[in-house]
Amino acid sequence: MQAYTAANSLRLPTAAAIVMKGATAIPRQSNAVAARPVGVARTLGKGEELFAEGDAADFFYKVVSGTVRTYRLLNDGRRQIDEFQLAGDIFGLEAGAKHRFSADAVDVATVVAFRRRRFETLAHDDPALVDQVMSSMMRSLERAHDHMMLLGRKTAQEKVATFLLDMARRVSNEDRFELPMQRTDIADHLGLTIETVSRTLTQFAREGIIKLAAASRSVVLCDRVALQRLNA
Amino acid sequence: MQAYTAANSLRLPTAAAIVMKGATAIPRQSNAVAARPVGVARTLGKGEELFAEGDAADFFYKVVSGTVRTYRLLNDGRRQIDEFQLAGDIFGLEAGAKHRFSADAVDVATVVAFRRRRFETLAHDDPALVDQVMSSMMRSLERAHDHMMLLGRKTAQEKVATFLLDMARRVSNEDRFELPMQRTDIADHLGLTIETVSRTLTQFAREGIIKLAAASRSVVLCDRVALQRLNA
DNA sequence: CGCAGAGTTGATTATACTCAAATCCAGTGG
DNA sequence: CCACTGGATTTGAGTATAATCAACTCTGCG
Repeated sequence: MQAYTAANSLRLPTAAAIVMKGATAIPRQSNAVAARPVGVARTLGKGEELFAEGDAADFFYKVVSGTVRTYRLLNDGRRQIDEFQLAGDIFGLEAGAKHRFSADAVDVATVVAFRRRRFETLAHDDPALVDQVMSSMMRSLERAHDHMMLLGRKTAQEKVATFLLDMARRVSNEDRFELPMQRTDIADHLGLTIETVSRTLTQFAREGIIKLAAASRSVVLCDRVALQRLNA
Repeated sequence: MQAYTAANSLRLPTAAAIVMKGATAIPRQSNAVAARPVGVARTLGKGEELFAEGDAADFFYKVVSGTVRTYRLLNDGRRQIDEFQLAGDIFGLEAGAKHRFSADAVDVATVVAFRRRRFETLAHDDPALVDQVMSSMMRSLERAHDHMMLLGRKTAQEKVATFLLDMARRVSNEDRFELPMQRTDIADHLGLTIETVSRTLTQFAREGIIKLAAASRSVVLCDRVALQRLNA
């Protein structure tokens, strides 16, 4: 709802077009948004909600910095985190009028809101762009399919291995990186409990596959081959 | 590959536009395809493959009759069925040049193949249509998110209950219906084993929540409230 | 009738969960 | 600088859910 008022103050004539172009041509670390200040950036505090399931979906978002989690809840509080949205990622586009999931900040994060427009209009303004929007959509679908495979058929070890490789690729593409989220979030993303995530990580560390720093948020991948093998 | 040669013989100038319109306006049981014979219908035998992961994605498909399963495999054979495609469902649209999953017929099924076109062209021909394509895409994404919740956080009972309600709605919207697929398929869709699926169904039957016919493929939902409660 | 594939049922086990406690760490304030 | 606090994480012990292994039954069909 705060998200809402903030978003309502935006005026963005071709915002969607710009963000989409940036997103498709240069998937991450795109500076299209920074180069053309088309929307008001909003900074979220740790855990602050951007929108909730059921809110009107008049806006969609692009992460500028930090990490946002998109998730669903069951009525008894069980949570499934669909995706972690990192810098450059676009999320919150909906088929209907309402958001189908909630979104909040894993830690301090900055996002830009874009007014949702009819794609019809978009298509008229820039037909080539529509291809890009579709591609973005379909990549998201692909990731969803990957994740269904993980959730439905992989073991705890395989889930964690896949997760580590994926995060390494997304946050830095190096062997050493910082996990932006805590164990609870990882657990709710992988369909595990926090204890199982912790145990699996410690086990990997004992086996020399990874190194965990004292703070436990920084990870070094020592044996990508072993992880890849578990990645199945 | 057989799918491939068959598909190559098609000539469909505005096929995509037509199927898409039908799909969005009348999601299922649409007769848009029947009304305008734009593509060659292909009938698949039980278990026959339409395309496999990695095949060129020059075509996408719409189910005319029967059921098609779309799935992925891990290298050791574990399978995750993403979706069961029923009459009227569209599947096989990809972001890239290749199919990201395999598709084969659960039982005898008929599909129509449509040549993939650049959405740019589509947008030029019929801008309003683009909205519909996007909507179709996003609904698919929504279902994927629902299913991630199911796979990651629901118990076996909840999974089966959700599945039964969903299938009832999709195949007939009545309390009595036939499951088009066998236990193995249900298991691979819900992230369970065949034994657990069987046991859960028997348990529901013992509790009077459902009735199973001798053939075990026909189901009667006796207590939707109980199922809905498990649906969480 | 016999066969094969599908489905069910039973016994046992393993993986991951639950409950519980200990430890670690960052931040705070004396 | 150091003790204290609360949240996050790890570790441990025991358990439960669903998996595994195996046998048996049912159904449809030649």
